[in-house]
Amino acid sequence: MAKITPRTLSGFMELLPAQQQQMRRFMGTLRQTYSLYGFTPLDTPLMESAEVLLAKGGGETEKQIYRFQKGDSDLALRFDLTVPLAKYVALHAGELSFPFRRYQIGKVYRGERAQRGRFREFYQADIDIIGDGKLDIANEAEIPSVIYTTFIRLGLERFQIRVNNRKILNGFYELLGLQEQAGDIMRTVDKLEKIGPEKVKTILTEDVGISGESADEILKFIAISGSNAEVLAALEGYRGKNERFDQGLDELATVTKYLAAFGVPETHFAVDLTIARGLDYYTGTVYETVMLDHPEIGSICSGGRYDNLAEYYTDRQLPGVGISIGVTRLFYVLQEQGMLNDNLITAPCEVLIVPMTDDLTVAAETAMFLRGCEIRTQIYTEKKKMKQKMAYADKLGIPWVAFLGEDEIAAGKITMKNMTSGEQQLVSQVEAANLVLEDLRIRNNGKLIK
RNA sequence: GUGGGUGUAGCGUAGUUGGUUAACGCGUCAGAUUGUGGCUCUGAAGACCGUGGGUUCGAGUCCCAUCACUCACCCCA
Repeated sequence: MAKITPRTLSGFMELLPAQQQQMRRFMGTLRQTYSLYGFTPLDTPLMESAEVLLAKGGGETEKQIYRFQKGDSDLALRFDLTVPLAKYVALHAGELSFPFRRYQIGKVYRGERAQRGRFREFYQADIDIIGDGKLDIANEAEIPSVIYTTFIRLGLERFQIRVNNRKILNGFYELLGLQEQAGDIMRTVDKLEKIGPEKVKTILTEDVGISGESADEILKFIAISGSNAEVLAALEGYRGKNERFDQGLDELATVTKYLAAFGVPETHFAVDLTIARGLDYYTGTVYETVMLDHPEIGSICSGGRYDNLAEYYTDRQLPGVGISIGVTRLFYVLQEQGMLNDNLITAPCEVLIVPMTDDLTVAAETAMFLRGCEIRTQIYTEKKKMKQKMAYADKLGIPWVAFLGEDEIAAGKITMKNMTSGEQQLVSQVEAANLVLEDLRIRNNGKLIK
């Protein structure tokens, strides 16, 4: 019979068991850190009515969203976790307590061409804080702290959180009389690091169509750099000319002011006037995080402040601030760069019980005893040769093998073999459990990332 | 969506100006070692060379088409 070639669609990541273990640990760290900051877990459907997901209409979302019919239903797969959150909050606003702090880790779908580090199906790990009517600026200052703590806990060290404020940008472009072209300008300026100032100027003057003078003003503005204090001081020079700009500057100063108290060292934080992430809905502070050694893969975490999250669903004013970590992208890059710690336990269990008798009663009882001690255990039930059973434990990286042959059963004991050292000893069930637990304490102490 | 590149065992690769049995490494399986894995050695299996057509005495190699993958742009996690 002709077989269908098994294949996985481009842009969809599939992991082998050992990698999946690392991914699970990865996400566990995210959950723990997010909840440490008082965010509550949320899950929403992968699929929603197309009308709901496309409420905003137009733009890239419409082009890239997976949309299909089932019967009379017009359905779509979620494109991000923010729009479903908006729907959720609008729908349940009456039952939620504000400020509403939620985290969500889930898959999202984008029908675009896949590329290195760019997927069609990928996990995002979002946090958002939604206010009812108003939301204090302090929330925007706490976000970099969450990002910092999360990455540090993952084991990453060489990263930088970059922050900007859309009001500063919009105010500045208003000053130049370029509010109409603000979107195009920001998108171009965002490429500064990648293509350099000359090309930026070329695009601004030739494609966007602004004057050389204005372009020079813009280049001069975005060239402002240095320590946070220096950048803020330079920005003060523009104060008093545009109300929106001044407001943005105040906000940026406030966010920067709280950094130290929130434990974010200045080495990992930079005010950067070129970033403008997520042009669609951000209205104030914007964040972007890059890995310093791998700038080519772009942002691995970005977000910002939006003034009205759910305007397409409700009249209620729901401002918020949030970020999204591109989990799949981050994991992919770490794996590709060999930065994941391979020494961590990725085995499916701690003990493989190898019975050497036909009757499995003692093996089953022993497995249940170990499981009762919170030791992950499986029994090798297949009637294979001894070496194949051992090879199984070896390949999966299972650290302990428990032999149960006639001699052991007669003595009421187990032969425990440590697969790392090769040593083995005849012990009781309780002693066996203690051996494994003690070993586990030592081995499990590593970091996720090298 | 626009423009490049690449398709050879499960994976990674080699394959000369077209020339006769398509090579190598890793992995897999078996044996050396029938209550003991890794290391070593010996051996084996595994490829309609992406697919279809064309040029030629002869195509993995050249041409066309097609599909798949991939990179860049757009946009973005």
